[in-house]
Amino acid sequence: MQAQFISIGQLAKRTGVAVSALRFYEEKGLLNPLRSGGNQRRYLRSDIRRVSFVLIAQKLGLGLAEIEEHLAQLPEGRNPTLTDWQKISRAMREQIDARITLLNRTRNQLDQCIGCGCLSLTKCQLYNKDDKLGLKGPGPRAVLD
Amino acid sequence: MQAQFISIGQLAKRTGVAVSALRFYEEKGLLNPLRSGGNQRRYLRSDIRRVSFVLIAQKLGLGLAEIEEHLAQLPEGRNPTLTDWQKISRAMREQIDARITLLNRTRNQLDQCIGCGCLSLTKCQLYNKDDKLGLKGPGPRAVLD
DNA sequence: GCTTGACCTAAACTTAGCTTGAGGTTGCAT
DNA sequence: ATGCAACCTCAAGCTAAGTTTAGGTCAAGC
Repeated sequence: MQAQFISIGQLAKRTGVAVSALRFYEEKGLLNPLRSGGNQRRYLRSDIRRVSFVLIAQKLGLGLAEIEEHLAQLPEGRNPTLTDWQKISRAMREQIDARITLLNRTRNQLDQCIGCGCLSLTKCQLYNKDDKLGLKGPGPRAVLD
Repeated sequence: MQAQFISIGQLAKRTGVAVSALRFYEEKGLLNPLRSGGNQRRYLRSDIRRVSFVLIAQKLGLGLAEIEEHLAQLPEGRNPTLTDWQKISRAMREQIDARITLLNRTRNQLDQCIGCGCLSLTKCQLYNKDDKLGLKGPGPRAVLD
């Protein structure tokens, strides 16, 4: 039978995420490994799935802070069940749906602007400030906030 | 008749972009104002449109470097015509279309994963590395590149 | 002629998501 | 028991897209 815990190097190999990134995720609260006698990190096998989830969520445009909120819904300590994962995936689906909708809307407005060639702050719908895309992370914060 | 040139403060007011950001855009090559006798920036009225374009492109998720490439296609010196703007808008539309397509694909794959609850690196389609989203800017560079 | 607001440069600070480096420890195989 | 890879911490550095601060100049009204 396989060992119950895996090292950081093994987790890195299984997920394709750099060791330094895994430590960084821990700092951000996304992972909570145990420690060996010699102070080395010991991960649960289910943490592979946890990291995988992070990768997917990032692909969908979520920031680590948002991802952490999702992960926080998983049971502390015990291995998450299939149902646990399905619940959290569904919640995420809604976020990504909203994001796609906004992107589509913006694109359609661009289409209109191509027609009129306006690009004018006073006329063009594109400049509606409240209609911000859910682009998190670095960006024109002063403009979007 | 209106003055031919506008100051940085006026450009800021017209576009809603902070003065500091306008200077920053210039550093990045997005704007090339002339200078007054007293070394103050003097913008063309058409620069309002130029900045507007930057705002839209950012909404669509493009980074400043990408935006600069688009803007570089505009005629140097003379005021861009409606046709100029339409050409560049159309090019951008393609980028955004591609982005939406990828987002949709990723979401559909997430749907499958909700069904199977797998989230497994070995089985799940979601982990196809080449299928990266066009999320530019800061992010997991080592993973995406 | 003087004050005030808009403008100038240069450099430092911010957040997100990491990587890199320095210097030290652990754990496994020979 | 020794050697070496893998691990540890802490600090500094990187990019994007700006903002903030400090110290100085310009232009206009009174």
